[in-house]
Amino acid sequence: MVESSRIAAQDGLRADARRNRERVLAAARAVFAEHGIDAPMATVARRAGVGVATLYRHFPTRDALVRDAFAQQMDTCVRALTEALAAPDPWQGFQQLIETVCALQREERGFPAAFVAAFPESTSEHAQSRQRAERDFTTLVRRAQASGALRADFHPSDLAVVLLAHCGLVATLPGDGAASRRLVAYLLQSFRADTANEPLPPPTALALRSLPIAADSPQRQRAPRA
Amino acid sequence: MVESSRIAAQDGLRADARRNRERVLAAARAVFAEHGIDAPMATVARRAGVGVATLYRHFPTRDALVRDAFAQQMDTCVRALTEALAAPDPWQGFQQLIETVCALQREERGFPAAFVAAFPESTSEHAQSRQRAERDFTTLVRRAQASGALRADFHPSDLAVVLLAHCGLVATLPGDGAASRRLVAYLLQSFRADTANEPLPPPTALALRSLPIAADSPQRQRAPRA
DNA sequence: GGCCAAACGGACGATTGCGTCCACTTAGGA
DNA sequence: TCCTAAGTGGACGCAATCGTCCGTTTGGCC
Repeated sequence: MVESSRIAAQDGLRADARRNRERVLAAARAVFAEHGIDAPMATVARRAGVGVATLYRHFPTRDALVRDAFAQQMDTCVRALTEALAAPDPWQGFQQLIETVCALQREERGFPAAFVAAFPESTSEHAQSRQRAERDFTTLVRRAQASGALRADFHPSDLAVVLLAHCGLVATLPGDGAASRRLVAYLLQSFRADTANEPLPPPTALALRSLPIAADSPQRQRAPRA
Repeated sequence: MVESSRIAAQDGLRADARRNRERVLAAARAVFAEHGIDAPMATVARRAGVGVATLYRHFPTRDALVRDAFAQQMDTCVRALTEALAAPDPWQGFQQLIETVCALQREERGFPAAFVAAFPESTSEHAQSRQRAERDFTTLVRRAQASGALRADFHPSDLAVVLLAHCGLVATLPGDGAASRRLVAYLLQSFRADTANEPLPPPTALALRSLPIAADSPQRQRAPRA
């Protein structure tokens, strides 16, 4: 679903338009990572070195920009699911899947918010691919449960629980990979049927009090329409 | 730290001022629950039936309003910690503490965001009480570990991991108690040294796709200053 | 009851972000 | 090289929110 430059070459856009489009996408990723996905469109445009009008011509709404900016990451998620299904050991696949998606959320700042925001996107195309993803994931869960590795009462919707919780964590503590890894480890451990205590990744160095970024900066709740 | 009406009676405020103050606090809780803590101040004022100026006179900044609006909830958290320390079984205390705080976050919409936002508040007074809370919690953890119920590699900073993750979850899925309960159950289970599989609370009825509220409405990342 | 400081409320100027309009530029085929 | 349609950029009008200023009201002491 990502337009590689090869595909883009066939999209009928003029060379400069294509160039600008890519610039805007790159700028959007950078700005969204830094200021959250509600950063002013003008900031993205400035960062890309183009005018606002150019930005709006390519991406009529903020959501369109966000979606396209993180299309690659979304694709990686989809691919991870496919690979998980293909894995010989379903539990391995399950574990890999969750770790991959969480790593993505952790590393690509701004992606978590985009991920959550994109959820209810009920575009015909997106709805379809999501439905397929849900079906595939359910299959994976069944297999992993049948193999005895995944606890029987794990419910496919628990994936949302994991991802949204993890999203929230990395949104609040951006850059704290340790915390994210710990959460994932704790959860994966809970999901195993035979819950032997496996060693955890090291805890974050941050104490409870030192959340330097969370407060004055990016994310907090947001009021849409008063 | 909460001004009960008794204490308020001695605060030298005129009767109408005191009344308005309480009205504003109540309105703030309601509005913040409904629209997030970034809801326009004017909305809070209107809901309270007072003018903006009155609101600003009592609470010069939005943060002051948020802090005071959720002071009661914060207190409950502190009390929960005290009770946890007093519990005969340290594991019980630990479990209770986490469940209480998460229940609070789950039930009082808007509180989670306030909770996170309040974290780095380095007010002299608040810093002190937080330090004390951290010390107490560490004590609780040590005791629970000594009793053999809490896994040895649990680190006090994991509390932040739990609370922030849970925050994120309930912020995205407000009103979904099931998801919140599941997360808490999964995590608590991971924290036990002897990880027997205990039954989980029922999963949420929501499938991955149906996040009716998350998208167009309240919370997503937010850009502060471009 | 009367007085006055405390409290009130809404209008207002400032700031910020959005998205469009239009005059100018340029890519690339003829 | 020239021509034209596609592309560009920034100025502009609109809307929302902020926080203050100031004329009016009212609680509560004398």
